Order: sequence, then C-alpha cells, then structure tokens
Amino acid sequence: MTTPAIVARVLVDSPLPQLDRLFDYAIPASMAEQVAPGIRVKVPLRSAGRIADGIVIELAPEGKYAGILSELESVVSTVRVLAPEVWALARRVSERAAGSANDVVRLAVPKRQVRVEKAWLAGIDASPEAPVPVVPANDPDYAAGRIEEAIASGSRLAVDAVPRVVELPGFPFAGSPAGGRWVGRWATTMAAAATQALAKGGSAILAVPDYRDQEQLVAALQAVLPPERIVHLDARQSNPDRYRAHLACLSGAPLVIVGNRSVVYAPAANLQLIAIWDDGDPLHGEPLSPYVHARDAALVRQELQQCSLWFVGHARSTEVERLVELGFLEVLSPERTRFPRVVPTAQQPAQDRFAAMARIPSTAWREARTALESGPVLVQVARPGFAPRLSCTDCRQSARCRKCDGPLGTRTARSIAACTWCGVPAADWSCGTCGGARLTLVGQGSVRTADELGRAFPGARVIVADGEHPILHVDATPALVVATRGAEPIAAGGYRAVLLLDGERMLARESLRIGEDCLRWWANAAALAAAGAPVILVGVGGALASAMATWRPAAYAASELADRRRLRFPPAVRVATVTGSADAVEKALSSVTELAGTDILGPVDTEDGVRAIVRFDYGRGGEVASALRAEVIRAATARRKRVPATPGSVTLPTLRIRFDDTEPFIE
DNA sequence: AGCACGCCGACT
DNA sequence: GTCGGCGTGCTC
Repeated sequence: MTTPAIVARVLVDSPLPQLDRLFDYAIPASMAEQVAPGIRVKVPLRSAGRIADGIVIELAPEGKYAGILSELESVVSTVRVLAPEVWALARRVSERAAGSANDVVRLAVPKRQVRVEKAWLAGIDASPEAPVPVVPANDPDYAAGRIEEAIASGSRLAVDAVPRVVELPGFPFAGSPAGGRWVGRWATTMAAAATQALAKGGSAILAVPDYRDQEQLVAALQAVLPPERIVHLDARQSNPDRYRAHLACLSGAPLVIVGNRSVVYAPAANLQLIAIWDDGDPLHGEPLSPYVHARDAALVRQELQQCSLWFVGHARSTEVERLVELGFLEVLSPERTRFPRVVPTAQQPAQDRFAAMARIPSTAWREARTALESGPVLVQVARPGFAPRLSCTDCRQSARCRKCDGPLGTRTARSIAACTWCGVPAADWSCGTCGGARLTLVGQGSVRTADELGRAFPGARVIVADGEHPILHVDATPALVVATRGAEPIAAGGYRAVLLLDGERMLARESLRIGEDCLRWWANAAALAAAGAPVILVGVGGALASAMATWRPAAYAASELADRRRLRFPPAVRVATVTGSADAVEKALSSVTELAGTDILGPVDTEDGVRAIVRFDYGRGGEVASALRAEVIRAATARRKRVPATPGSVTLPTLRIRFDDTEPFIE
C-alpha cells in the first residue's frame, strides 16, 4: 500500500528576511495524525545548526523542493493558532509593505501560554451552555434598516458619527454594568452594527485607538449583548489574557472582538464586519515593522473576506475621503441630526476683569459663566502641566536641558523646572546663549489654565484631565473640566459649553496632517457637548473654522486631499521611505527608478546613513514593494560588515523600508 | 543569525 | 605537505 507523500510547508519563526518564506518538511509517521495547517511545530534548520519554532501553513504533495527533506522535529501543540484566512492576510499585508510575514504573524498570534491552552482545551470538551440569543439592534439616527442592510450586503462605508453623548439603558441580562453610563453616541452605532453581524451568525471586529474609546465601546456593547459574546483582544493585555482571548476567538462561536490596532488580525469566526473608530488617530498606526496601519490591514482583509467594512468618525481622514471619492466607500450619514453649535471667535482680549487671561475672549467667558450655572463646562487645551515651556528671561531663547538638550517645563505652580524629555530637574540653570539665570514661563498647560480659571470663578469646581490625571467620566453637576486634547472625560448629559482654547498653538506644529488632526481633536471634543450647547473655537479662522461651524469635516478633507493631489503628497500618492547605508539605498532606488509613475526625493543624510522617499501611484504599489523587498533580502545576505563591536549600540539592518509614513513630509 | 565550505599565507 | 584566516552562501 502506498500513500501519496505529503509534506508540511512551514513558516519558520526568524527575523531574517531571507528566511521569511515556506520550508518543506517530511512528516514522521508518529506525527501524521496531529499535523494540520495552523499548528505550532519545531523544525531543524540544518545549515544554521539549530531547532527553530514554526507554524505549519499547509500540507502539500511533495515536489516543490528538489533536495532531501528534513523531518519535523516535534509538534508543539495541536491547536490551530493561525487560521488560514489570517495567514492569507498576513502574507498580503507583508507583501504590500515589503516586510516579513513573520512580523505580521507575530502581531496576529500571541505567544503560547501552556496553562491557558490546557484550560481552554479542557473547557472545549465540556458541553457548552446554550448561547443567549442576540437581539439585533438598529440605530434610530440612521435611515430605518440601513445598518441591517449594510451588514447583510457586506457594504463598505464611511460612517459619519452622531456628534452627541448618550446614556446607556439597563440591560436585561444579569451582571451588565452598562446601565446609566454615558458614552459617545458613536459607540452605540458601532454596537448596533455588531449585533447585526451576530444576528447573521457572524463575528465583528471593532478597532479603537485607545483605552478611553475601548471603555465606551465595551459599555455600549454590554448594554445590548450578553458578556460571553464580547472579547477583548489587544496588544496591551498580558500574554495569558491575550492568548485566552485568541483561543476564545478560535472556538468558532460568533463574537464581537474589541481591541486596538492589532485586533484587525483576530481569528474571527465567520467574519461579517470590521469597524474602525476614528481612523485618523495616529494610534491606529502600527509602530512595529512592517508598520502597517490598521486601516490598510482592514482594507486588505475586507478584500480577502468580503465582509462589511466601516470607518466611523466625526472627522474624516484624507485616506477615507480618497476612498469615498473613488466610489470604494459609500457615505452613511445620520438622517436627522443636530450638529454642535460651533462659534469661531477671533483672538481678542477680554475687556473685563478677566483680561489677564487674554487667550480667552469675552464671548467665551460669558458663555462659560452662563453654562457653569447648569452643568459641566469643557475647556480643551493643547498641553499638560503648568507651563509647557520655559525661556530665558533675558534673551528669550527657549530653555534647554543641560543633559539631553530637551525643552524645560513645569508641571505645577510650585514645582521646579525640569526637562520634559528626560525629567532631570534644572537646578542652577543658566542660559546657554546669553548666560542669564532667570526663567520665564511660556504658554499655559492644563494645570495653569485650571489655576487661572479657578481664580476667575471662585467657588467653581475645577477638574484637570490629562495624561497624568486620567479621568473618564464627570457627573452632570457644574464644574470646569480642563482637559488636554484627546483626554476629555465624558460628561453625563453632555457639556453645557465647550471652549477650544489653544487652536493656534495646536496648528503651529509642523506636520502634513496637522489640519486633519486639529479638526479631529476639535470635532471629537465638540461631540461631547449637550444638544444646543455652544462650542467656542478660539483664535482659528479659515477653512478649518468654517468646517467646524458648518459641521462639514468631509468638505475639509476633500479640499485637503485636492491640495495633496496637486503637490503629489500622500494619500494622493503612496510613499515609501528607504533608509540605510548610502550604497544600499542607492541600489534600492535604482531598482525602482525605472518604474513608471514613481519619483524619488533625496537621498538626504541622516544620523546613520541616508534616507530617500519613493513616491508612486497606487497602481504601482505591488511592483515597488516587491522590488524593494528583493533589495532588503539582497542587503541582508550580502557581505556582512565586520562589526567593530561597539557595546550597547543596536545593529540596524543596512536597508530599512517603511511604507505610507507621512512623517517625513512637513509643509 | 549561525554554520560549513573553500581558497590563500605561514608553519612543523 | 596542512592549519586556519575569513569571505561567501545556505538554511526545506
């Protein structure tokens, strides 16, 4: 009797780009029963003289490899931790970014935890309880049946969120803590969409940028779903928690999987929906190689699995606007909405006794004072601390840290100046330019603003919410809530007024995305206002102010995108930064320079080596990525430089590629 | 990465 | 003759 020879094709866990492909191994008879796609194995790498970890990707008839096959060393676990569709996603995403599939798989499959796995395997054998039925929810602010229809037909949507807060209803299932909580209205829209996916027998992946958003979304889900249908899966969890959640997804039951950017790789059973909240938030960008943004990974996954794909937000990113203009995304806007009442005010000093706080115009003062009689008032500022910056009183130069040259600041009224980068106190400071020894406070951080507001409104409750004082919720009683952008608490019933103070300062940062970012920060804060409450945008004019006043962030995104098209800046075109030694970069550039629709900026010198930017049309992405990937492999296998053994220095690869990074572009 | 292979200079 | 330097290439 002869059986056809079957080989296991294995992805070997290695950081080396030249090993980032599949290796064929013979399957010993003793393991034949256990070997299946997606399981962890150990394999020999003879030439490297070691045993490596790997994941079986597929079983295939022998023949692709001419040489003599080694045998699998052992089966680590029979759990299929890498689902076939997640592997397909990892491969496509890594190819698109000229990176290693291994790096993406590391994001998609948490480290194994033996105890967690054993407990899960034991639990699977126990007879499962009958699942609590899911009642699909709709969102009354969108056209009747529109959400249901979108999930049913697998629509791709840019969803304009309802700019309001809402109180969650109590939930009929025991143990739900959601009732009575206030959350952003967007969270209930996403929750409603998720229930539609569950009702269809499928799973939903919901990605949020940070824990504050996650907290709201989970509360909104708990209000409409039994707890066993909700799973957190997140790179910030401990390894055991993350692995437990990963295994829960593998159980095959339809679930709502909530997490930050890496959740887009979750092994969802019968995926029906991927929804991303606030895709313009930089936290959706993956900081690890190959630096793939959650938005891009979601787009690839949608293409592979034909699920519904939603980008939900108050402000629209230029990337989503581009997809809308292409007709790839359909816009879903609420039917009947009261937009926030935004009032842009020029920067004019107050004429009354509050003139000391010149950055708050008198109209804003009046609104704040009136609103403070009935409830909480939000004051958004750019920076935390007391004085975010200090300068030399004599020569006005910005004061720098003696140790690391970082800028100095103070955190409270009483505290001593310290470096905002390394934290070293600046005792006995003297100016590096003129030798002066006196410091002047520059700017107002959250703490200083709170101090001054407290003096201007004697008896008022003042609450500071920033990175150091994280506050998620405030009640409906009068209070001045001073928050840095992105750290605004949710107020029960909504804020009675919102003051957006440091617009000019926020806009001063040099970044290609600064307009989009500011609009996002302001719109997200404005969405926390009570219906009809004034939102005062101080000291900002032009297109941004009118986009806020008319509540048309999409129109701003469209004009911004038109500018980028003219300038050939992303996302009108794609870009890849190429960094490394001068000759490696030069070789890499010559591999793409012949391609039509590409041009090259640079190279310019950097700290170690040079950097160039390749710009190319979307249609050229595949060719550019594969050409650059070939160069990465070539550079990695080419003659290795003799390392002069500098202890502590990190050895960087001679060639590094990063796609779709907008940071190198500044206006 | 890690390890073998291979092709030249200095050695008992 | 051959011991061992390191440049080059491969890992199923």
